[in-house]
Amino acid sequence: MSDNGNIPYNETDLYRIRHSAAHVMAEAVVDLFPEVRLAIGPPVEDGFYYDFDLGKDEHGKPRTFSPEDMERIEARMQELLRENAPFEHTTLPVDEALAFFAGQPYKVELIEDLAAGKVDEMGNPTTEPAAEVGIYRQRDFVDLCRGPHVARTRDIKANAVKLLRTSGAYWRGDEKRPQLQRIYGTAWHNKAELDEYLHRLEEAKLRDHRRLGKQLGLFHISPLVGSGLPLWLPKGAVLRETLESFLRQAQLERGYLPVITPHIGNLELYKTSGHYPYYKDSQYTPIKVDEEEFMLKPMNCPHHIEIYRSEPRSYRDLPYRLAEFGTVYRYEKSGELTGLTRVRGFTVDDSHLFVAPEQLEEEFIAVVDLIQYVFGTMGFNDFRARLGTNDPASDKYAGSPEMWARGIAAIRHAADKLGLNYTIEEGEAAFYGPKLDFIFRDVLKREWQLGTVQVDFLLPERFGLEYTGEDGQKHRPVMIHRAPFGSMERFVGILIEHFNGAFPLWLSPVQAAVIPIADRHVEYARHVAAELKAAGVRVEVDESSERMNKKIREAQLQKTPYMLVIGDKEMEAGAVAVRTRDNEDRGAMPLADFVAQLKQSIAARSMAL
RNA sequence: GCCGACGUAGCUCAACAGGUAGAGCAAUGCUCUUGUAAAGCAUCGGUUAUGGGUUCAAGUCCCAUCGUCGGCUCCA
Repeated sequence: MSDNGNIPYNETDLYRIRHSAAHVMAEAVVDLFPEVRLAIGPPVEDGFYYDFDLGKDEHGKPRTFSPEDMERIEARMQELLRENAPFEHTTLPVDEALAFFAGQPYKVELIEDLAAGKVDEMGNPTTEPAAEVGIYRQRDFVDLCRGPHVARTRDIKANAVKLLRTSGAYWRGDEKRPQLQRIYGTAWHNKAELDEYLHRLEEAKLRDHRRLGKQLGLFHISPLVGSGLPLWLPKGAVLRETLESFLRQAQLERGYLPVITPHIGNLELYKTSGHYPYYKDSQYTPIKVDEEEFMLKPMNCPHHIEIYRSEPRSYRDLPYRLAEFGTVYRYEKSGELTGLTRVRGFTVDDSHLFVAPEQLEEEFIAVVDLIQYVFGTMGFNDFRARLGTNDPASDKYAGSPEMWARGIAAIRHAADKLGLNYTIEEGEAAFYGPKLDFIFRDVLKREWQLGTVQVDFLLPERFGLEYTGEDGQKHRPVMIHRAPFGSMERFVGILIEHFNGAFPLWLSPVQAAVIPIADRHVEYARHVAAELKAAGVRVEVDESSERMNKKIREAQLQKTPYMLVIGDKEMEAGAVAVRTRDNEDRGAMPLADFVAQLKQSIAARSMAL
C-alpha cells in the first residue's frame, strides 16, 4: 500500500517509516542478543522484516526466537522508539566498511557484492561497482543501508508498530544457504491505521476459503486421502461444474474441439516434450508397468500434441484448437500446500492451439478476448497483464534465443494491438516459451495470477509437428497454450474469498431456499420447488420442524441468494414471499413471475440479485 | 523439505501449578405449528491426532510420526 497511488512505494513516508522501524527492531534485538549477526531488513508490502542469525544452540541447531523473546523485543523496541534518536547518514569507503563490519559475515558479503558491482543489497543486479557504501546510525546501532529513513526515531509512532510473526528464511532466499530467523512487523503512520490494518487481517481470515469451504460444504481435505488432494463436496462440485460448462460453451462457440486424455503417460512422452528434466523436482516417481515407466501427468500439452500428430494435418485444419479440463499432478513440498489454492492434483482448463505462423497474432488476440470475456462475466474488473520473459542467464529455459525473441515479439505485437497495459517481468516465462499472465486483484486488493497465454515454438519442433501448406510443402505450426481460469481448484478458492462465499446467483450452489412456515405449507413449498427445478433453478426446501426464523438464518448463513417464505397467504395466492440474502424483503409475488424473473437473471449471469 | 506455533466430540472452544474430560452449536427423539437472522425438553456423541516414554497418576511433561496454521523456497 502506498500513501498515494501516484508515488512509487519506495518514495513514500510509509516506506521510510517501515525501513526505519526495521532498523530499530534490529537495534532492540542486538540489545537483547548481543551476539546476533545481522542479515537484511527491508520494508515489504504492509510492513517490514529483518533477518537474524542467532548462532547455534547446545545441540548444534540454529537458535530461534521464542514467543517470549518476541514480547521482550517488542517492548524494547517501543522504548527505543520513544527515546527519539536521530538517524544519521554517512558513507564509508569499501575497505573501511569491510573493517567496520568484520564481525558481521552477512554484511561483509553484501559489501563485497556491492564493491564487485554484482548485486545490490536486495539482490538486484547492478552494473556499477561501488567505491563506498551507505551507512545509517541511530544511537549505537550502525547498519549498512541505502536508506532512506525518517529523521528521528520518534517519527515512527510507537503505538503504530507491531511485531507480527517469526519464521525461518534462507539467506538470500537460497535453500542451500543458512536459514536465518526472520521477524515480521508492521508499521503505519498512526494507531488508527495500524488498527485498520489489523482489522483487515481479521477480515481476510473470516473470508478464508478454507473456513468458508467447510462452512458452505464446498470441499473437504482428508488426511487419509492425502494432503493437497481436495475432495469436492456436492455443493462445491455444482459450483465447479457450472464454471466448467460456462467455459465449455464459450469454447464451443469459438471453434475449440473438446478432447479427453488419460491421467498418466509414458515417461518417453515427457522426455520427448522436455518436461521431464524441467519438472523433475515437481513430479512424482514414475510407476513401473511391465517394462515401461509411466508418469502421473504434470501437464496436458504432450497428450494434446499426440492428438495433433495422430493424422497428417493440412493448413485447412488450422487453427486446430484442442480443449480439455485436464487434471495434472505435481509434487509440492508439504509446507507449501494450502486449501484449494495450492494442491498436488488440480484441473487445468487447458487448451492447445496449433496455428500457422501467420495466424498466431489473430489467434492470440482471440484468446485474450476470451479471457477478458471470462473475467468480465465473473465480475473481475481489476486485473493487469504481465509479460513473462526468459532470463537469459538461467538454464531453466529451453530453445534458441531466436525462438524466444519471436515469441516475445508476437505477444508484444498482439498486446499492443489490443491496447493492453502490461508489465514485463524477466524470469516469469514457461520453460518452453514466453507468456502473458492475467493478474487479478480481489476485493481485499490481493493479487492472484489467473489466466495465462503462452506462445510456444519449441514443442512443435521437439515433436516434429507439421502441416501441409497451400503450397504443398511441409510447414511447422506454432502452439499457443492457454488457461483462462488457470486451475479449477485455485480459481474456485479465489472466487470463494473474493465473493466471501456469496457467489453470484448463476454460480450459487443453491439459488433459492423454500421456507414453509408451518407443516401445512410443506406441500405447496414442494410444488414451488418443483416449478423452479423445472425452470433449471437449483432449489432446496427446508422441511425441518424449526421456526421460520431459524430457517431464514440457516439459508442466510449459507449465503443462499433467495429465500422464499411460504405461509397461508402465499399458498392461497399461488405466490412466494421473496427475501434476498442482502436482507431485502421484497414481499409476495406470483410464483410464475418469480420463476420467470429468476430464470432470466440466471441466464444473464447477472451480478445483482 | 526447512523454521516456528498448534492438534480435546461433526463445528467453535473449556479443563488451576500432572489427579482420571466439560459447554454451546450440530445430530437424533418428543412437544410447540410458528410470518423475515437461533422455540423448549430429552438423548447420543471423545482410548484428548497416532505410537512410544517419564510418573503411583498424563489432555497436561519428554521423544518420534502424521496433520494443520504462519513464514522461507517453489508454483496453476
